[in-house]
Amino acid sequence: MNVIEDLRQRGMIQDIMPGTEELLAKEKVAAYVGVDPTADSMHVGNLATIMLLVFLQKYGHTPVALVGGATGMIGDPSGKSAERNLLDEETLLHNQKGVRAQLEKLLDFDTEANPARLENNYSWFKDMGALDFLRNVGKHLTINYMMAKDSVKSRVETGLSFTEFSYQLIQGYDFYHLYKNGGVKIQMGGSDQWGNITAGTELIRRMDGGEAFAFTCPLITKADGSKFGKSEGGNIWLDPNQTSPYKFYQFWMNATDEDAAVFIKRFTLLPMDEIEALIAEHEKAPHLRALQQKLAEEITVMVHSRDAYDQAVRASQALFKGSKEDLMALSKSELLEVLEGVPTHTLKRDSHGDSLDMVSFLSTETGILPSKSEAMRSLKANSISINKEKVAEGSEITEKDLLNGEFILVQKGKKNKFLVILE
RNA sequence: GGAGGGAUUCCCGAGCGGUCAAAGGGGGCAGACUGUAAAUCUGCUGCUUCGGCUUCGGAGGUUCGAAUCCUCCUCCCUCCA
Repeated sequence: MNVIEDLRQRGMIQDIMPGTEELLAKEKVAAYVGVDPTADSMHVGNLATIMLLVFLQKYGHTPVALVGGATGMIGDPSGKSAERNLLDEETLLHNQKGVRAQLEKLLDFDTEANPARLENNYSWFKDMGALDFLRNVGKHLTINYMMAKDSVKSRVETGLSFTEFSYQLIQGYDFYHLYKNGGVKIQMGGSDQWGNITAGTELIRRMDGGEAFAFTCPLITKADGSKFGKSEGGNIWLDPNQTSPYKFYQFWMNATDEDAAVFIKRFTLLPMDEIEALIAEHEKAPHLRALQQKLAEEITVMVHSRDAYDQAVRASQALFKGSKEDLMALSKSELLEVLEGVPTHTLKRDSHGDSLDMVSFLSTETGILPSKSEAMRSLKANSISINKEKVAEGSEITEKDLLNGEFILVQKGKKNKFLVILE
């Protein structure tokens, strides 16, 4: 089986240029995807195209990640309805460092045969003058050609700056540069990048008479139409400091059946027959959630580590399955270890005798909920649990509620957990 | 430059000068049912010392009383030049 065949089975091929599959079957080649350094960490959304690199490497080809230091300064109009803000050089540099560290976990940069490579287009754009660019690059594509791109067409009505308009040229030149100097023959990306990518192959043809190839993967959509990669708290980041491994693990555990079946194909390296078997197993006994569990395991281990995964599982066991007694039985260090990654709030020990009314405890004293009204509402809705036991309106927090003399586990609904530490 | 129309709570959108913290929808949160799923049903969705308090683009004004009337300002849209 070749990469394309594999990717196709996983639903990861959207558009593909004729000849791409043949090329990949015939020889080992280098292919790249661009990563926008808009933050100092990638999020699960970025993971979709990074997986293309991962698969590529698995099949013996050379994956190249292009961090868009230069393109990040321009802003891609694709899929954007409004002009983007430009980032300054310092921020971009900082972001690139973060992204690089994460890529190193997903791709093998040290293997002998086909080590992954990281490029930064800032290195070839920073010294290029405007005149050079216009004469040597801009000359090769017509306005008519560029205007025909969807990303441009959709913005003509509402307005599009020259800067964003020229984005496809910049990105196209990236491909040309990598083709010419890095032996890269294929560009990949999300399907929204198709227009930019073909600008690149076109440029290579016109500037050099060369032939380059490309393919894209479908953008990830969830069954209910909501945006992939977000949860209540915002983006799901790969950086454990921004999204704890526990939360990361939970994100995947919470995938719907339908989504999990898609995700496991796209985000794990599990062979397809194994995946098919899992899906079948899951259909027979959906309540066991074998699919979500495997999905969460594979991705958490890959992005974080086996340890972080084990940790997340322990925390989830305690939080979802455990009883009050189980919690009470844990020592302080066990408790802290198990609840690693659960949002923490502190409570001042002094000044309120030995009991505290529930409303103040939830709002003003710990900040778990933003206002007393909100706390009141949640209590009325019967959604608050203290140490796994539902509490009613008007109840109080007392010494007896403390686990190990200093902790309280608060839950709002089924999924929102908070650890309160008494100081 | 001229003539009109508009700006409302997270979003869309309704709103006789009092009974409007403001219809309705969306979204969000929660409860029930389940499987930490989907679908469905239900409730909640400004703050509060529960007396009230602060909200309807901004600043003033009229009035016992304004989101609703008047004046000026800002921004947006349409039409004419």
